[in-house]
Amino acid sequence: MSEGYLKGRIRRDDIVSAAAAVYGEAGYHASSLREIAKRAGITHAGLLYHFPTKEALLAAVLERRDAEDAVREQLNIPPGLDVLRHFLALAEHNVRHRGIVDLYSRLAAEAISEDHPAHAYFARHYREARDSIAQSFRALAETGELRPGVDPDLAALTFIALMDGLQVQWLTTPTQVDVIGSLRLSLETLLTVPLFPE
Amino acid sequence: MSEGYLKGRIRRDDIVSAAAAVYGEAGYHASSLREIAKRAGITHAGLLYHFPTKEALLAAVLERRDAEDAVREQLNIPPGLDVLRHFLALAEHNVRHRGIVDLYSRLAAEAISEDHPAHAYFARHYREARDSIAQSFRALAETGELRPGVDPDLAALTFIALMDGLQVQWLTTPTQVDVIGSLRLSLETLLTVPLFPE
DNA sequence: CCTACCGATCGGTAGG
DNA sequence: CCTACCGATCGGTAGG
Repeated sequence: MSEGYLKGRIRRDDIVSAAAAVYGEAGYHASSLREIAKRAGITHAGLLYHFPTKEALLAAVLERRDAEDAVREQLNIPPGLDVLRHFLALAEHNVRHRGIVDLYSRLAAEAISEDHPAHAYFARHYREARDSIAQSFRALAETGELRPGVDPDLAALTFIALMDGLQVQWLTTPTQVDVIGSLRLSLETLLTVPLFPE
Repeated sequence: MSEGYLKGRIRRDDIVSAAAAVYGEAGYHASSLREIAKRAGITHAGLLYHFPTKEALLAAVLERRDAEDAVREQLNIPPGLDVLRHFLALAEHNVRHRGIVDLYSRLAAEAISEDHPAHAYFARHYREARDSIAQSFRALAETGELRPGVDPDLAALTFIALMDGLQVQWLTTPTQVDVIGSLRLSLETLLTVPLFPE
């Protein structure tokens, strides 16, 4: 691998980081290649040398997010309480890294449109998140740790939707929203056992 | 009141309706005055005769939404189960009127920014919604209809955030999201009494 | 309310 | 990677 290739990869990483930051602040559509390029220290035409279109850059941002998530899920936690605790820890991490939440919340709302370049990404993301959580609720149902009569799929949808809704409200009025408290309340009312036994 | 004034009010209403529709499809920033004007049957310069800036038009859209909400809340339901049932009915209404949900979800995400013209509107909207629901949960706590140990304020935050999160996920993948089922599940796990006794 | 226009900004391309 | 440019589109204004 030549130095040129390495430099190119580093530069591409810088651009993707700058893009993620700008998307988080302004959303995808309102972001300009010129602003992203400026933060990466090049011209917007230079940026287009690395990423041929605005959409290709968005794809790269989402791909990196997926790669990071994959690393985190490499842990391969077995379905059950630990998965729920893991998502709670993720929420705690997010509250300390506003940029990630910003990017995600804005893109998710833009991607409602079927013709948005990130629409398929979010449709898949939601389905995978619901499936993952539902699997854990099903495991908990078998051991009697899920409240009787609660549908695991509906519980999974509820948990994911709650996380998303809390994020937007927290970003808008940070001091008035207790993200972790709400998630713990929701999980504890769905379960028959405490999340964190003393 | 002269015919000219009446015609002006009707025209303004048409423009606000067109704006609400376009905001719902594209968000506020991505919407153009030319597209809104075209749907209202005038030129974009003609639109600016009625609303001096793009922001003034957004303000008019939000004001009309508030006015409609005020009419609905004129009912003045006393805090308690009926308020929760009322919000559930509102959610059922929304699922049948996608445009309203679209407008709300997109604007809410854009308005995360403190400098967005609708930021203050949403900050107030969230606070009022939380206060209204919290009041009902407090009333239910006094009569033992709220699950013991559940904080009414946290329950209110949870319910509002869940509604918002469900809407975005439903708009993105409509066939896979049971909005009403999730809300009923959430309320029923928070309460000690059934929402709809048989 | 319209025609006609302005300056600014956008994504993308040519050519090096 | 840059300079220089293109056509398109934007919100807003002048003048009627």
